[in-house]
Amino acid sequence: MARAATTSDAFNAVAEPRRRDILNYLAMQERSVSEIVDAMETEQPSVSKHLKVLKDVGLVKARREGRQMLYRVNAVAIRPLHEWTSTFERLWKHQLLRVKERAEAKNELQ
Amino acid sequence: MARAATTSDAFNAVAEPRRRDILNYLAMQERSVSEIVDAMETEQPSVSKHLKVLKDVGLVKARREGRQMLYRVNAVAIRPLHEWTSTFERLWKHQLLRVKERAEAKNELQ
DNA sequence: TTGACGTATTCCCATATAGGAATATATTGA
DNA sequence: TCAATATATTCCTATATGGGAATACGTCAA
Repeated sequence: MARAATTSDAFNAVAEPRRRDILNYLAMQERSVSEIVDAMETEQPSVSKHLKVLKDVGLVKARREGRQMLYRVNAVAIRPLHEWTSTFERLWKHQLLRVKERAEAKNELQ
Repeated sequence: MARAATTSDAFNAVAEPRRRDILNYLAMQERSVSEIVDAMETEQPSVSKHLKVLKDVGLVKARREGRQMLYRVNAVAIRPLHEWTSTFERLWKHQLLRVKERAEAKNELQ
């Protein structure tokens, strides 16, 4: 078996750095493909392919306006990722607290 | 160019569902490889390979105890994912609010 | 030292990219 | 209808899987 398709879910889709770049850019506001191409350092076909992956997993929505296609983030699709990472929040806070405690204990010895 | 290596960063590492399963399981407590194998429905070599990927990107730490290797989550490595998703939180809250408003407006018409 | 247990690694293969190049499709204005 | 603009798709290739099977490695008990 090979690796899961990039379109299998949002986790796979955002694994690609350029797709995260696109989402970051669209977080500001809706943009046309050519605006995205100008903002990224990527060829237009490549951007269109990334947009297709993002659209397939529901991370972006698109609408046509004349000759242009305007893409926007569908933020609720990012929520599952946020919630999954949140289940570890307690753990890293605990971890960071212990680091801090060790640092303070070390200071008191001086 | 092919897809980025699963070991290139935490985003790529957690794209694989089985690796998220392993992290979820380890969130409870430190576990040996055979405990993980029993908990998952996966062959031992497969689990070991997933653990290697997780270890390479720093998502887990391991220590030997006799013949066993005990793995635990390194939660701080998940934090960057949490922070990236957080940048979209404002957007999906706004989105959900509008959904709610539309539903209420619809109710008032009845 | 040897055998057994627990884990890691290697080899194999089917599969899915991501980017580059070329081309197709859709829409508009003249 | 035709040319120009904006985007999408197809074809190609090098590369990196994930799982199965087999095997190697590390540690302990006798």
